[in-house]
Amino acid sequence: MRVDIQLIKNLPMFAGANASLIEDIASNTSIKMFPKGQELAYEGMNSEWFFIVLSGSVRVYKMSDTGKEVTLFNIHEQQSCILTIFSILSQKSYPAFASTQTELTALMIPSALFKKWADEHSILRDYIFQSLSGRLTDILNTFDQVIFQRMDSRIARFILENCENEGDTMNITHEQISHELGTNRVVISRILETFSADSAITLGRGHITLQNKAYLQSK
Amino acid sequence: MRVDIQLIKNLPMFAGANASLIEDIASNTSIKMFPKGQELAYEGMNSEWFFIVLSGSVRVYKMSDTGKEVTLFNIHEQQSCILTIFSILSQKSYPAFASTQTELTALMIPSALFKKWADEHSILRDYIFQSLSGRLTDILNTFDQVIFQRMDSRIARFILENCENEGDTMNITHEQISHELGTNRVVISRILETFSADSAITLGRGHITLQNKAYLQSK
DNA sequence: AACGCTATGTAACTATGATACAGACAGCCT
DNA sequence: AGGCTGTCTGTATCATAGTTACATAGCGTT
Repeated sequence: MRVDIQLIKNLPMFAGANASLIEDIASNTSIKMFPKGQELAYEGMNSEWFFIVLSGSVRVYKMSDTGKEVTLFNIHEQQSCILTIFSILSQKSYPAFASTQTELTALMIPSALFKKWADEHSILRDYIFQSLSGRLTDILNTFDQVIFQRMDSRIARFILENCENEGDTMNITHEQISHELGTNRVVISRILETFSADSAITLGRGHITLQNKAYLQSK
Repeated sequence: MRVDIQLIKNLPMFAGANASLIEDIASNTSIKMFPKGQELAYEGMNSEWFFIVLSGSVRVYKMSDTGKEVTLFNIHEQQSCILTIFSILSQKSYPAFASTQTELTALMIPSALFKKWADEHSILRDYIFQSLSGRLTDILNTFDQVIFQRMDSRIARFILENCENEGDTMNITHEQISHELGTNRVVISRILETFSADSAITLGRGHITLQNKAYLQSK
């Protein structure tokens, strides 16, 4: 049940923590694994746990009552969730949905303890502000994209974020892309079709291969 | 140059502050007035000042390079700006635009001092988290609206937020509404026209009068 | 009344969203 | 192999929203 001290020390959030805090953390937290596709949080939920991702990633998204989704941001290794922090520190319910994108390992901290530590240790608060700031930037960037960019540019950008070089392939369905970008699957298929017709990508069931990087960059 | 102690004490942000902090604030801040329509912040700016609105209001919005705008949130009396706080505490540039919506009076605090006080006084940090949380909720709500709601519902809601009762009139142009909601002026005119055709509102140059509240609520 | 500025109306076209359904592919079973 | 099943993709059609351009109307000033 006791978590390895070295693991705690290596987390950026606790990098500057003193020995007694590290000790405290090690003896009051646990490590938990979740399968891929597991829902970790839903809109309106009370956050009982604060978590830091050790391996894998989490997708945080908004969803309408009709099932339409948009990704707000992703949480990667060593990161935690801005919305969970808010939810815990201001005692409000969680304002979105969160699911594992891969199998996930996470350090779990009971929220009451996390709140206590955040109150007592400025090191933690500093880190929280830094982290919050990064996530808020993500949200605002998403906002920018959604409101100001054309769908073809957004899709082009999305492909480029996932395929470094020409010839690289990403494994994803049109429907998954539509959930990332907050639109309809048909819209994605339609635009990918035009990219494909221009030989910028090749399409296959469940995967996309980048062929012409410059073409997508110019979108 | 010295700010009235009672004024400081009455601000929610400093409600729990001890006498020495209040004294410190009073002798190191100033009150400034801005005309209506004054730009207070722009994207990429470094925030030299933290401010708390004493009277009037500020609109915080995103703007694309083509001039399209969307309001993120408004700052009212006794409130401050979440983005400015982030900008100061995490030493990043301001990520949006902010302009006065009315003539404005604000308490101005040099950002270095604000950062120092926030570091030293947990009372301030508590308030900041509460306040941040509220603003983040605003941003996420805006996000929800923009992505999931039809434009006619959003316009209907906007009118209802500004006109309490049937017969009430709001003074605003179609273009201003389009900037609030992040769309095109023509789209607003088109939908207002249909509302007007259904006798839910009456239109005039620069103003809208609510006629049928139930109609708009059903949108 | 004439002018100029701003607000609003209208039209035509493109982009995006929604729904429905058809066809194609992969994995699996027999 | 052949056929079954669930998922993914393609296509069509229609509704809503965004863009551009230009016309008209209101209102204050001279």
